[in-house]
Amino acid sequence: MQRTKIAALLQTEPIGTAVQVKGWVKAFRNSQFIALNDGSTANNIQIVVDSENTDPELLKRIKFGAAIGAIGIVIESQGQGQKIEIKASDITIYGDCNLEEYPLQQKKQSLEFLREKAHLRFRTNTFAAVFRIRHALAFAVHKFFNDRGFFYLHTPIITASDAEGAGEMFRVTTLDAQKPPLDEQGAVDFSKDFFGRSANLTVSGQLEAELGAMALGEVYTFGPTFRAENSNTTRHLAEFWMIEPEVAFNDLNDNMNLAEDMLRYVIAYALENCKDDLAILEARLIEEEKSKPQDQRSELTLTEKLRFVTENDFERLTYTEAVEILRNSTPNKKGKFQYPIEGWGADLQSEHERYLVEKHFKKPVILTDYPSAIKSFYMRLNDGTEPGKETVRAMDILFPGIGEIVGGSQREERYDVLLAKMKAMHIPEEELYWYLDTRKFGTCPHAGFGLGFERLILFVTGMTNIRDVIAFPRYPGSAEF
RNA sequence: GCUUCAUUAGCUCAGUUGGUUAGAGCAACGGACUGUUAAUCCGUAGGUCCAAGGUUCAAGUCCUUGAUGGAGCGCCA
Repeated sequence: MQRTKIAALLQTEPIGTAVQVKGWVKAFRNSQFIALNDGSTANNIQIVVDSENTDPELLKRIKFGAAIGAIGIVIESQGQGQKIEIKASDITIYGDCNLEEYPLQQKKQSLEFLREKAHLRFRTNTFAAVFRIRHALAFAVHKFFNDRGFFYLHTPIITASDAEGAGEMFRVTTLDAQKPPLDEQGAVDFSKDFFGRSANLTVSGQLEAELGAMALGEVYTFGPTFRAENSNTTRHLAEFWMIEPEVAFNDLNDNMNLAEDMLRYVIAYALENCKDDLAILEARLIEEEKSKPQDQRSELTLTEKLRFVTENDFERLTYTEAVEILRNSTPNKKGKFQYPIEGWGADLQSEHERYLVEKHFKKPVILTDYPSAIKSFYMRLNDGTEPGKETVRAMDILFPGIGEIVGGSQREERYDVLLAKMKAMHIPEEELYWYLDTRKFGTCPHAGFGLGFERLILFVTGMTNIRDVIAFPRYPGSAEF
């Protein structure tokens, strides 16, 4: 008999038909009722066992965590709490679960504990929900871009360029770590390395995506990204997934519209397609909030928060306007900021971003036109700014509880301006000749952004630590599993 | 990397001013139970108090160093 997945069973409710289901035991109550889950949905199917006519030795093996199969007739449930159940005629044990050793328990366990058991945490309701939502969001991202005529471009994971300035990189090498070949100066001779030069894991696919956009028009990347920063926070990983669209002929405004549309689309997709999983996470959050003092509880539930984002425009303002708001803000005047707003030019700290998003506007915020000095070399210089107050066509999207979820810009398409900027910022232009070539041959205005996929998942799931929304997180001191 | 808090049973945590034999709830294990919903009820067992060193007549409790974990900050997505 063909196995029926529980998701399909609960949807079609084929009362009266014989089915076979396979999954893992979530609970076995009263030596009679098995709650079975196969991962296809957050919901369980109830298997009713005729315990009087079942081998007691087999009954003993039906334990929390065990993998079993059941064959039986689907009937209308005679109890409360579920519409249908399966009256079992046959039970098969595929894998026993020794509860004296099994770390998971049939009760709430802390996220910190489960983080140390990442190989098993998929089996909890919370993590199964998170990873089903992660899938749905990834699918929605591809669907969003595909439906708009974008091409998915696979940019390299190994890059030879160390000139991008996007952070510390992981070296990729086949040289002997004990006795690497040395050059005349006694330095490691990377010309003897696998690629004939030093190589690293990518920190961004943007520069390569720009090359693709200059012919394909609209491209996006979606792949793993690596940063060897010693970052120890709830929103940084050494290995994370990033989505980077790049669009020819788009300006900063088009870029903001694209990012906002995309975020709203994928969140709406999750609201529509992940109701059961979101319900689990929402209930979890409500439970968690109960232990917090009244003033720290959020005003909105998880789904209300998501719906709010899909239904309201993001607030758009310039860096300069933001600095004015912050300068005149109550916390700044009362000296509550650890980093007081002195004047124009400094980068905003987390506390400032949080004030704007969570207190002042209470919605996602897009900040644009940052000082040139604090942003990357490839961002387009604004025309007509005062000397010393140059700004670039950058945009950062800030989300409540997460901070920067998107960072992007209109790119500097003018060869001379770009070259001058690279020289000023000590970017080796010889190494990036291929990037400069796009500005030499048929250059055009274009724009793009990077979306941190795990940060998006954080927002949608209401989880608060980024290590809980990727299956096997990599961060300083940790690469288990 | 910096700041800060923590580490006691499988899990979550209590442990008073340093003082006799370190506790609870849940989980586990044994039993009961034919309509349960984190089932319930009765019973049993379970400890390198993170590690090393120190102070003291006496350390789970105080001090030093380290490890691990959480939160915040920096770097950013």
